[in-house]
Amino acid sequence: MNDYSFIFLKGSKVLKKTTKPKYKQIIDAAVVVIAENGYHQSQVSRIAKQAGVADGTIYLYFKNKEDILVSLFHEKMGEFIEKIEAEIAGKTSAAEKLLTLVEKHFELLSADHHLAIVTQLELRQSNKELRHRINEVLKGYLRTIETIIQFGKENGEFNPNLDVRLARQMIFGSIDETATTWVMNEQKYDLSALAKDVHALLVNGCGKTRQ
Amino acid sequence: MNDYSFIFLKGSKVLKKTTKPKYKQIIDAAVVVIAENGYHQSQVSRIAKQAGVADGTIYLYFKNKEDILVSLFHEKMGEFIEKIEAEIAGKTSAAEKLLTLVEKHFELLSADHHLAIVTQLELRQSNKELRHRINEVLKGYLRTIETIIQFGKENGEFNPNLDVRLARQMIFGSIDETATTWVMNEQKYDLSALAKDVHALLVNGCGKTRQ
Amino acid sequence: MNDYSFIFLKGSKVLKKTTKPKYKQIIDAAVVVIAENGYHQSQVSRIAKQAGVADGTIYLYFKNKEDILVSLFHEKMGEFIEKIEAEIAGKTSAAEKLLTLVEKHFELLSADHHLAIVTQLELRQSNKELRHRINEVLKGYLRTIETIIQFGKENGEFNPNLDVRLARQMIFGSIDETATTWVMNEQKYDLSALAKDVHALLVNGCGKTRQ
Amino acid sequence: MNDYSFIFLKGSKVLKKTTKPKYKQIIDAAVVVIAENGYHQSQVSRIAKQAGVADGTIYLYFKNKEDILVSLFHEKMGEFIEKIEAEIAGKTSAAEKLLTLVEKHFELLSADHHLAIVTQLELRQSNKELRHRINEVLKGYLRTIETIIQFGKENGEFNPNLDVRLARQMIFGSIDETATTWVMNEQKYDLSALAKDVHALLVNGCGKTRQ
DNA sequence: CATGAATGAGAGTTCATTCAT
DNA sequence: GATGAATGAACTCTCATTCAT
Repeated sequence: MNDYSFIFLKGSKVLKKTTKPKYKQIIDAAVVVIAENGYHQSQVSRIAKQAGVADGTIYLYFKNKEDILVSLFHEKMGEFIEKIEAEIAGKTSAAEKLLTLVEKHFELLSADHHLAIVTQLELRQSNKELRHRINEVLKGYLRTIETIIQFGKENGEFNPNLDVRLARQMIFGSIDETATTWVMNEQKYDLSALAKDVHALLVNGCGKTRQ
Repeated sequence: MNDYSFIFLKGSKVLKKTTKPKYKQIIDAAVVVIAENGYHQSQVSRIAKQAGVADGTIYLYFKNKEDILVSLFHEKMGEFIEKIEAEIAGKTSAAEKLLTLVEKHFELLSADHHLAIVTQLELRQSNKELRHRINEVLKGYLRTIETIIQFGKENGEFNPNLDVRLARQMIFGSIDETATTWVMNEQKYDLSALAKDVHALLVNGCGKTRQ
Repeated sequence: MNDYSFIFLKGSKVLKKTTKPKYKQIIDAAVVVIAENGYHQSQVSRIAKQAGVADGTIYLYFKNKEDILVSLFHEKMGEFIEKIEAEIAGKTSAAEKLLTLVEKHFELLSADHHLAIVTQLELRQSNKELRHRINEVLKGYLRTIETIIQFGKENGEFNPNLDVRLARQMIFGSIDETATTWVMNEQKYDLSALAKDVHALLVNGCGKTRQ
Repeated sequence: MNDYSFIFLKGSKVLKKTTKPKYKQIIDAAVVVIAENGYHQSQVSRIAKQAGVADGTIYLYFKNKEDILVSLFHEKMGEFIEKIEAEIAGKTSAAEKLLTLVEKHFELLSADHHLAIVTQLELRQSNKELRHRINEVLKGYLRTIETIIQFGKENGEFNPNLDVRLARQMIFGSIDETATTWVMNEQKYDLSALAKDVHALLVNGCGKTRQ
């Protein structure tokens, strides 16, 4: 699990080689510790231990404990959005873009069970101020969704009278609720398999009303 | 606001008269304190003070602090479901039932700003175990939603192939996300006014796919 | 040493009787702990233990650790000044008043070795802000000295051109330096025995210059 | 202010030239940092930064943090005593010697505001053991004062029955208290101007008792 | 039933010092 | 000699819960 540090002998010299910079090392450790022990049982010293550094070292890279969490979300959400946007760019219809988004969203969560627990459950235990900071990060993702909706409205795929904000809340709310339910059920079933059906509901919802 | 305790003079005697049993008194106090100070600033002593009782008295009515929160949710959610089900019963179509549910849901949150903050934001800061217990309470509501969906499938209003669970997640997720966004925006706009549009998205989503 | 709490059996009941209020109990414990371990080795938990209370109890009576120290000084210095002023009041000449002050000052320090260490050495290790607060308390004593000087100037005992402030600094500085030297020498000699000679130096210093 | 390090260009090379040995550089930095930030805010890293060296470098010149302080006092007090003794040597009477000492003492403190703060206030916050070591350094100065008193006793200027130790405590205590009061009043008035009057009080105090 | 003083376990953060480079 | 990233021990204060009255 601690894939970030090796001790090996070369001739008569002991080398300690760290493949990841400590910053990432600590964030990855935080994901594991928070996922396994819960937000409130994740003492700084525990994260430090998991990261294989001293307690004090944490404070060379993060202002305080809360800063670890915001950074964690920033870092991971950043990758998240990046990957999703890259995939979406290649799709031509709003429906396809949305399908890609849902599929990728579920796929990325499925790929990292620890991260799934942290983002769907543990990070929401933070206080109001921290949650506002996390929401700032989230905004990038919400804008991506709104861009798809707008695109769909303009090319005639979606109802032209759609309230973009409400539609975005439906889309994100549905995806998020589905993911949270999956995590609370201990990820027992295949989340990715639900993508198509969830997508159908969403596209249907955004589509033109039948007369 | 503190409608549960009166101090008044009668002759030369000071009487303290409590109209509600202490149990409800404490729960109402908890809603106010948590809404105004946030989950983590809501010490038992603060709730006791707001309720006008001694710290120790809390423990005559609740097992521990967590029990106040679960009871709070139980109590309030109970009323919530009761009121909504009463209204729904009178409606004949699934679409109408769903509209009533969304309208009532938004209306009840709008009517009690403190409760809205507590259920949408503060209670989610609780730990995993507490959240599981809160989810137990929530299940009654989720079942109500599923009953409507099933009804719609059976009477031909909704797509007969609808995955009830996924549809429920879309419906609850959309309503919840809309409510949370409204609370995080400090309840600045009229939530109830959104009910119709949200309902349209949901019904559309559950409806028969256009060929 | 812990003369403040008794446990005794009466019939079949265990009574815990506290003769001093906890506030004083804690202050007295602080004097002992600080004197014996030094200011920086006097953790709150150590003071609590010495006082026979729980750590948390300290915070029912004091805002924080610093508050213990200021309160300690306030309390003890208050008694100090009170006792000295009571004795001085009965004296008719400035020289007598000053002798009483020096004698009493040395006597009170000699009577409480722990307090002597705390006031002469340990309390001076506090930071600038705390020292300013302590100085506020000290001002009462300094004013008492200035009142004696003024009295002596007016009744012709002292040089009428005396700068009251400088004379006060000489008097307090001499007394304080003598006491500090005595404490730093581990109180090995009789401080009170020096009172007469110190007094002679001071009165001589304040007296009319010989032509 | 940072007169100890120059950065200048010579040809195309950047040279860092240090005119003082690092030892003095660090001590001077410590005086500035302690005076400006207070004893407890003067972390080793801060002193290193002010001195323009790495944290680790400090430990090439000083055993530990405490050693910086003792060395600081040693160094500065050494100069102090040297200068004062040089001036005193030229004076013929005890009174004149004492006047020179007081004048010079006040003058030297006035000339270096940072040093004044450090010696009168900040260094006293050190713990008992450090203060004992500082006192060792101070002894040289106290002996100088005692020598003057002895001289005065022997040549008939002072009371032949004078207790040298007590007289020294009065003299040092008065000077020190006057200086400390001046520093605590933020050096707002002219300390040197007080030398004559303080001296008069001291000489008067040591002088022969009037009939 | 009701009180509220007392409890005491628990954790984030700082900073003097080290040592591999 | 010089560096500065890393270390890890140490300590104040909070607050849910108890229990004698």
